[in-house]
Formats: sequence, C-alpha cells, structure tokens
Amino acid sequence: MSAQPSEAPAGGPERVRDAERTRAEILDVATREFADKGYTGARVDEIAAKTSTTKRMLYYYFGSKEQLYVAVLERAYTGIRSVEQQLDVEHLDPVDALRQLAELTFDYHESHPDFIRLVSIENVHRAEHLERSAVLAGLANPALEVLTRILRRGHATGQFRGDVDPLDVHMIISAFCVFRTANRHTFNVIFQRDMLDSDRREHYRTMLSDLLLEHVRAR
Amino acid sequence: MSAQPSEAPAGGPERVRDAERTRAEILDVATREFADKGYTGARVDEIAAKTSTTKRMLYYYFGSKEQLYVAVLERAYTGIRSVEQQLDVEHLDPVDALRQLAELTFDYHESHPDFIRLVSIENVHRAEHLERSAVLAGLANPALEVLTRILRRGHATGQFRGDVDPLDVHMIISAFCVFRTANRHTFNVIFQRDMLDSDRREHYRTMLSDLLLEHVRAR
DNA sequence: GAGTGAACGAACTAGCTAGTTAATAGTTGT
DNA sequence: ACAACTATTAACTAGCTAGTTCGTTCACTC
Repeated sequence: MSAQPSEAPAGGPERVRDAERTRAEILDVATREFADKGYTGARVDEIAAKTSTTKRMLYYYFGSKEQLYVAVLERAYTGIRSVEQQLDVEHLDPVDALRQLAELTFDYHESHPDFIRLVSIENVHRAEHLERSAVLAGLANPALEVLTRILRRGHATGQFRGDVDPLDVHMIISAFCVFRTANRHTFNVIFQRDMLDSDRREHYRTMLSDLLLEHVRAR
Repeated sequence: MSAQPSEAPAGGPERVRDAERTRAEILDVATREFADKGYTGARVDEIAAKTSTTKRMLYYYFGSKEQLYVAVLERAYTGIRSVEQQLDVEHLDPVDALRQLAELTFDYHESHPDFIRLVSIENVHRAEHLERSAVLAGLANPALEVLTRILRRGHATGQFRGDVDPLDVHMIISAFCVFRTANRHTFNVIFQRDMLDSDRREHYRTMLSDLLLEHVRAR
C-alpha cells in the first residue's frame, strides 16, 4: 500500500485520517475483546492498544466503555437478521423450509462464536445494556414472521399441527444452538465430549431438525 | 468433629470463634456475589463487607479471589448430583421415568438460578477454573447412569428406540433448561416473553418432556 | 494561503482493587 | 496456668483502570 497523501481523487482513498475507518476498526477490535473477556474483563487500554489508533479516539468516537460495548452489541445483533432472509419459504415444502431454517441458524451460531459469547455475557448482565438500546425494535419480527409462514403452510398441507407456537419453535432452535456453543466448555470438561467437534457436526445438525419436525408434525 | 467447645453455658453454642461457620458464611456470600456480578465483576472487598467477618479471613481461608471462586463453583456443582438420586428408576415405567427425570431437572434449574449463572459465567471463562478442579471427577456418571438405565429399559419394553445416545438426551434436557433461565433476559427484551413467567411454567415443563419422548420413542 | 473544525496523540490522574503486614485475642492441650 | 496454636482485626500498598487534559496535525474552504 503506497501512501497517496492529500490528492487522492480517483484511484484509491489512501486517506491518512479517516473517521469511518477508525471507528470501524475500534468496533472490530472491541467486539473481539468484549467477546473474549466480557464487559467487565475487557480493558479499554487493551482495546486501544490493539487498534492502530489511541485510547483518546475510542472516547472521541464512543464516549465511554459502556457506550462502546453497546455499539458492539448492536452491531452483533443485527447480523443474525440476515439468516431468515436467506430463506425462500414460498418455494419450499414446509418440512424442507423448517429443516433449512434450523440448519441456517445452526450454521450461523457455529460460524459466529463472538456473537454467542456476547449474548451470554449480556445475559450475565441481565440484558441491562440491550434493554436501553434502540436497535432491538424490529429484531424479533423477521425471525418470527418466517417461522409463522412456514408453520401456517405446513398446517394447510396437513403436515403440521395447528397449535404450534412459532416462538416456542424458535426457542427450541435457539436453545439447542446456543447451548451447543455457549456451554461447550463446561460440558466438555464434565462429559469429555466436544459438542463442536466436526465429526459430530452432522449428527447434531440432523438431530435438531428431527427434533423440530417430530414436534410440529401432525399426529 | 463437633466437639462441645469449652463450657458454653447451657443455652446454645455462643461461639465467638468458629472456623467452620466463618468459612461457610464466606462461601455463601461469595456464591451470591460471583453469581450476581461474575468472576471479574465481583469485588473481594464487597464480598467481605457482606460477611460478618473481614477480608483478611477470606484470604486466610481461601488464599485468593480465584481459589474462593473455585470453591464456590465446586460446591455449586455438587448440588445438581442430587437430582438423579431422587429418582427411583426401577419402579417406574420408562416413559414416566424419563418424564420425571426431565421434570426434576427442570425444577432444579428453576430453583437454583445462582448455579445456572455460575455455569454461564464459567463458560464465558472457557471453563478454565472448572478444568483445574478435582470435583468434577464422577460428576458425569450419576447423570448418565440413570439415563442409560431408563433408555435401556425403555428399549427392552419396545417403547424406545435402541440407538439413542444417553448423553444426547441429557444435552437436550440441559439445553432447554439452561436456555430458559440463562438466556431469559435477552430473550425477553427481544421477544417480550418472560420464559420464567409462572403462567407458562407448565407449558414449558410439558413441552420438554414431550420433546424428549417424541425423540426417543420407537417408530 | 490562511482560517477552521475534525481527527488525532502523549502523558496525566483520581479512585479503585487484590492482596499484605503486623499485631492481637480466643482456644486447646497438658 | 501456660505455652502453642488458631482465628481475627484494622490499616496499608503497589499496581491497575476508566476517563481527561491539552496540545498538535491534517483536510477542506473561501
């Protein structure tokens, strides 16, 4: 990267000072650090040191450790929204749709360990930060809308029961996926089984779908 | 063991000094404090202040903040052993036995929020403390032995499938119970549903048993 | 080409926090 | 009764930690 100072018109924006970039870098580092050490355990100095900027900038952009943490939380939470949008419910058999939703969620949890850790951490803090955040408005809807549509169509075709609560189904999916990643450490120490072992991945992935389908299936 | 310390005048043991008692009090207070604030968030001074003794005693008996935390963890973990021992598997129909085991676990989680919080906290710390502890030896066995017996008898009577992994069943139970209590804060903020609401208690309790039975049932 | 505000950096500080020191009071064994 | 040990207290400290001060540099405008 050859530094193109001042006159950086067309080619590449090699800006020495770049608010957007600095802000984003702080957020990235802070996300890793908070996920790693927890809110109380994370150190502002440590976050700053891992940045290419200074602690002063961190306060300049985010105001306080807490506000930085909230910014991290908000960004992490918006990510999981995308899961449901990957699903083309209308063109799938309800059984396949539910299975795919479960698998997508399963995969998302597996590939975003920082997010899961942040959720655990935030729960230890009784969601006091998330509660005061504005982002969560409209976070519930996408997840539940897709599930509701799947369940309704499944009931229409006679494959599913009609009295299944979408939020209960969502809870089962979350419980399974969250437990597998969030609690794997104590589980592994006690039972000597690594729930994230790649050899067992397919087993768990199938198990979740089966569990769900057995639960919603018409009898 | 419990010797009559000197001449306590009739009434009761008005012992001014009592190692056992002091130790136990510190452990109790520390359990609440660590469960409440997490390992990093808890303050040694605060724990000491909530005791009828001083900080020095805390170091006298436990050596360090970390060793005190480990002692708290160890005591908390031994409690859940009792759940399986309440169950008289041999005199129950396998279906009822599994249902009862699920319900006992469900109830234990609900009535021991501190324990669940400690488990969450310990997972945020990647079980590094539990790993170095000796207590966990033999912690896995009671839970799995009971489950194995239930599943085996259920298979013998033709009610259950024969290829069910006891640890998988245990995992489903834990995932459900742990998620319901450990993640209720973020869940409630996002979905406006309190999973611990007493109105929904029976619903969830039944749902877990149903889920399990559908899963192990012979087809 | 000088002024202006946004972006940045180094060094500082007040208060906190785990752990200690040193001395004292109660308890036990003989 | 007296030594030896156990339990206990208050005050102290070195290092850490979130947040700040104050001054500097860059980019853009007119």
